[in-house]
Amino acid sequence: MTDTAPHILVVDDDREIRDLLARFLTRHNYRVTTARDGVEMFRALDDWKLDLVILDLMLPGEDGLSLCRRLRANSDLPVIMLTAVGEETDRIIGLEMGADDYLPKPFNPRELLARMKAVLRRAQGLPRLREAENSGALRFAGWTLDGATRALTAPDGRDVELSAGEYELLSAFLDHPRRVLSRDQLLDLARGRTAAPFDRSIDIQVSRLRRKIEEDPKEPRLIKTVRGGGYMFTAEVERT
Amino acid sequence: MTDTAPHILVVDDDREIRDLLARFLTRHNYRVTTARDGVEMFRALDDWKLDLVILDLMLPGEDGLSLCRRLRANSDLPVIMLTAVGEETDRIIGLEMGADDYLPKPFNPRELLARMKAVLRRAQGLPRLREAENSGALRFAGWTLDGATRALTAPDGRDVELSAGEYELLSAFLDHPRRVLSRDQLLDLARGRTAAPFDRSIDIQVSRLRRKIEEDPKEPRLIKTVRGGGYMFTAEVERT
DNA sequence: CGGGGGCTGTTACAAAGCGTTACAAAAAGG
DNA sequence: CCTTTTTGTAACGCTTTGTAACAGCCCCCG
Repeated sequence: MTDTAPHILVVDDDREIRDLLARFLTRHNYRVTTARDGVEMFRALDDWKLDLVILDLMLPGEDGLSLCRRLRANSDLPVIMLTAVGEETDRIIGLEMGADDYLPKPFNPRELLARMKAVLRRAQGLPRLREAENSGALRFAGWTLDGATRALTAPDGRDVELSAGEYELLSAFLDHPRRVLSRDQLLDLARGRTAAPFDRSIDIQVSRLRRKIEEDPKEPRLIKTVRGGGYMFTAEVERT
Repeated sequence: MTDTAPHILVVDDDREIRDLLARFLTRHNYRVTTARDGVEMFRALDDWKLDLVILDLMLPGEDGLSLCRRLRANSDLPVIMLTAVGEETDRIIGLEMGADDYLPKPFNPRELLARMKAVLRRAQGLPRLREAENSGALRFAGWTLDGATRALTAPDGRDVELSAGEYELLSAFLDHPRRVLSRDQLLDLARGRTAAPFDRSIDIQVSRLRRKIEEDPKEPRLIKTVRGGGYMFTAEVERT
């Protein structure tokens, strides 16, 4: 699995963001290399066979837009731009910027994953559309979570309403079944933020999610509590 | 598709505008050449077989109006003039300027595309080539939005009336499908202005648009709300 | 075996975000 | 000008989400 995993290059001058993305993407089974500016970026391009570049708009020296253009000029490597919120953004978005996709900061990590998948799929010329939408469905223990419509269907066929947060949390679990996920990890995966001390928002979200998907919330079978560790999704997950 | 795409010449002394327009138009499948003044313009006219000239009014050396007249004198190449905001504009419009169309700066990019299409169609008499953006029609989820007539046709064939604002908003969504667009971005894309604090005009416009295009506005499937993020148009958009 | 002390589950409540209605202002079109 | 349409503001209520608080549970220790 690892040697077929797409190799992502993250170009950002903010060390914190580089690290965060590197950790996040590695967790999601991508290979990751980072660069802090255009020079390092082109060096990495020589050293590796890359699949996707995630490029910050604001960079020391040559800016991301210019780098994106140069990249585009001599390769068809897909590019996702990160744009800081603020003045320039609107205009750049209004007039296309030559990237395959863009994401305004601060972004939802799950959103980034979705865009990456879309861009990679497009770049590989693989069939999209219906197949892609279908492949967005996840099945577990008789339940079905449709990635396109965000609809959750119970084993008996009834639809269960999920709030956005509940959906993200459940998705995070389904992406990492049979693995203990700490509250920090879950918060990162589902919300893209880091936990403050005494932050128990995940506990509550878990509680609410259990109420909807567990037969007996008092004795959860799908989302187990790992005392001192976090939570673990125990069911088999199948992509259809 | 590239060798039948109309070839546009952008004449403006502002490098930023040249670049932005070049990227934007290229993105919309036009071929683009730029010039910064009359000299470069006539050189480009010799070098290429062009389809349309976008000409800034204010230029170093010979101004746009004069260039437009000379262009008109010895060719039937269509011209769209860009006029800076201000006092002169009205007079220039009042006087004949010889251009096929004009656009006051700052302009809405979509507006420019629309004018370009109109001018090109007029100049060619026939839609001899597939227009670069498309023939003006966008399809999504069974709906059709005709860019030329601004008519929106429902899947069942009935026409739905859209106000100008609703049309612009829908267009903005259709230009950026499957992307989370913040209220700021939408306001800029659809109205060309920036949001004031507590500005919720977009919410209302979205609500009104939903009432017209969503089967069940209570549970929107086309325009999704992204809490804390904005809105996202979720359907696949096809240019026909 | 009984009692802490730290974790966790849950409830109640408050804050924020969003949808919508009603109405006023503005624009468009006689 | 006056009417009609469109657009924006204000306001109300619902939903979602997070914080606080408390109750229960588990495990270790004496």
